Amino acid sequence: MNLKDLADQLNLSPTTVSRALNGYPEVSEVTRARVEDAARRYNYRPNTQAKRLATGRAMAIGHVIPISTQHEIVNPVFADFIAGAGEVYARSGYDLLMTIVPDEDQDRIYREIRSKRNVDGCIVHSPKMAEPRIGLLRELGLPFVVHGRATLETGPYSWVDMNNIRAFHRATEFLIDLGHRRIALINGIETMDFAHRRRLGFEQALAARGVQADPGLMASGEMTEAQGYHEAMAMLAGPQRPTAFLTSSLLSAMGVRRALGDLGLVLGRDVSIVTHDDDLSYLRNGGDEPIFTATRSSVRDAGRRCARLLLRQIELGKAAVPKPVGELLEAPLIVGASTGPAPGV
Amino acid sequence: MNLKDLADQLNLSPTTVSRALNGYPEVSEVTRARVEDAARRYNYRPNTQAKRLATGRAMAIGHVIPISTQHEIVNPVFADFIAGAGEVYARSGYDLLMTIVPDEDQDRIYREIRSKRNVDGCIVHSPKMAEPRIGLLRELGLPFVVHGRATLETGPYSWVDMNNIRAFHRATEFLIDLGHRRIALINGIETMDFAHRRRLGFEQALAARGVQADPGLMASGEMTEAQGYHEAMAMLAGPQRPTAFLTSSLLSAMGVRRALGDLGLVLGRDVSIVTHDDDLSYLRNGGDEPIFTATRSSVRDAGRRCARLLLRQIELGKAAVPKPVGELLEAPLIVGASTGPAPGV
DNA sequence: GTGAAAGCGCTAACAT
DNA sequence: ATGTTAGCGCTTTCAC
Repeated sequence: MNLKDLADQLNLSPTTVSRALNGYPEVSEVTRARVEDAARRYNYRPNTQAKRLATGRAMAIGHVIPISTQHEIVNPVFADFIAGAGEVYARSGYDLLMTIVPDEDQDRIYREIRSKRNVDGCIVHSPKMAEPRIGLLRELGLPFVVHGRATLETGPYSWVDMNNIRAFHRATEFLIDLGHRRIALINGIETMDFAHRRRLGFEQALAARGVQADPGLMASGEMTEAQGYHEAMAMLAGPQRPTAFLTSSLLSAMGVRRALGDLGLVLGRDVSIVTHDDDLSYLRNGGDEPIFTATRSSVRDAGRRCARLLLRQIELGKAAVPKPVGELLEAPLIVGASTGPAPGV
Repeated sequence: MNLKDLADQLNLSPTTVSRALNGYPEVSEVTRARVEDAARRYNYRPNTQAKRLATGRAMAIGHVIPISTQHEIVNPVFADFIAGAGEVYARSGYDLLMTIVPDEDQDRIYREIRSKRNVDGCIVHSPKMAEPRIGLLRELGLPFVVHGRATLETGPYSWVDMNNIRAFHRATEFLIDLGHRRIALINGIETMDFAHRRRLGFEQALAARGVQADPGLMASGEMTEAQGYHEAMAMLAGPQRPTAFLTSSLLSAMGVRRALGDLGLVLGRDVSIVTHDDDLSYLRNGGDEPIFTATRSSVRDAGRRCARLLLRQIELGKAAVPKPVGELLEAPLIVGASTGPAPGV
């Protein structure tokens, strides 16, 4: 059943039917009702491709997921983010087009996407502090929203980001309030913007409370269980061992916990762990076991917001050049059984 | 630059240019070379939408990801699977179209996808033992490949699956060989086909070696850290505690490990853990720390195979009705530091 | 308020 | 081997 068939059934022209279905004002309400009714009865769905060709709009958003060839890791955050974004797209009639590319091919892929014209805009994932994709997309004239920020980028661009500085500032303060002075930071790779900001928040909080930062207690790496384990083992080996760990990821935190086990240390008594991690959504949010401090479904929310922002930008784009907007989200601070006062306090 | 422009530049008809670019045999090699050269120079890219409309092929594959509304979990396996599939699509010029839907809306979504005609086929994720989507897709005439199987489905269909029965059979045998007799199974939800099969493998191995299966040592649930922890705590509470755990997921295994810590039991000495988990890809495959038995990048491989199978089916579909095919993949057995002989052996 | 006609950029059947 | 013509199914002027 296509537009013409439907029009024939109704003894109307395809034009009128199209107008009725797309909410144009010049159709009489009675015809509109008739058309809508018939469309429903015949289960009519407009052919997406035809619509796209005619309007010149792809009605699709691209998500280009970089896949590092060095460490075969698909960032688990993507799943939740995309779930949120997908929700919004679905409601607005957009498709989500996903492309998985090796890190080094990104440039080529974006250009290709652009010239094939099969997306109206895209989301930039995992920005680095210096992010070449922003300049590229600007040059290509493809609307985009960055999930995160790129500190070293000078031009304007739209983004949605978690307030990483504040989250780590608060988490650090929380530990300081419990009497901890030797606090270790197990961070992500610090060329990534989020990791850079997390470190800033950590350092600022220490400085604000007059606690001396110890470079030996700051590690930056790949946010795996193994990383957490190794860094914790190393840091806990010396005489000046940390009394608390602040980690960037749930996996790292689990690694730290394993290290504690191996060393016969008790979590929450000898050593505390606080983690800011969007991955917590993998654990059942049963509420029965708040082991970690974490930002729960915040990633999904970020996905929704990114999507909304981008769609608004695209819709507006037809009329005026939209001006870039940023949205800063706060991470909830959830405190659980993994923390306690510093030993001797 | 579109086809017509390019043709004008070359003093050829759009038809010839199209034929040259699409590898039709009737073009002379010299014209083809001229055309290809010009296309490259002008950076010509065919408009995807137009091509799709003209050919009636969407050049896209749909992935419908069910998102359970009850437990807010996005199965982390999807990320890796999709990375594999995406790789194949990219090479073949297909797009990957992702839709995230609440479990209960699936029916509607598939019908919509079908009538909007924006995918040529789709992948069915996470099949249950009784899987209604298979019948639906068959009825809709939309080509599909199932990642996994649906035991209770009687009709033919194409699938790619991990050999879950064998994986768990071998893992169980491995533990029996180490002298373990009281082996606990921490499984996924057993209406899911993979979980059902894993249990089968476990039970078959016990039976084959004359070990009595204990219903008290079999748990089925959501594969979270909390599940592993709770089930392990419960099972280890009694006097007849298990000496080994076989878990379906890395998270569950981590939960079990935490329980051991809380109870002062030593991993690999008092209790062994073996886990079959595709999630291990989240951990850096540094090789320095084989804590678990696992199927590593196997999920990504499954993604690739599913995609290839589906594309083949679609290409063939034009000519003949393709007959369903199944592919059974073996999971590697990786053994690490988390296992040891049964106490007293 | 409705319809006829042209066109979006490509492919494919039918010439030549 | 190349060109002509007619669509694919929709939107969008423009005319009534």
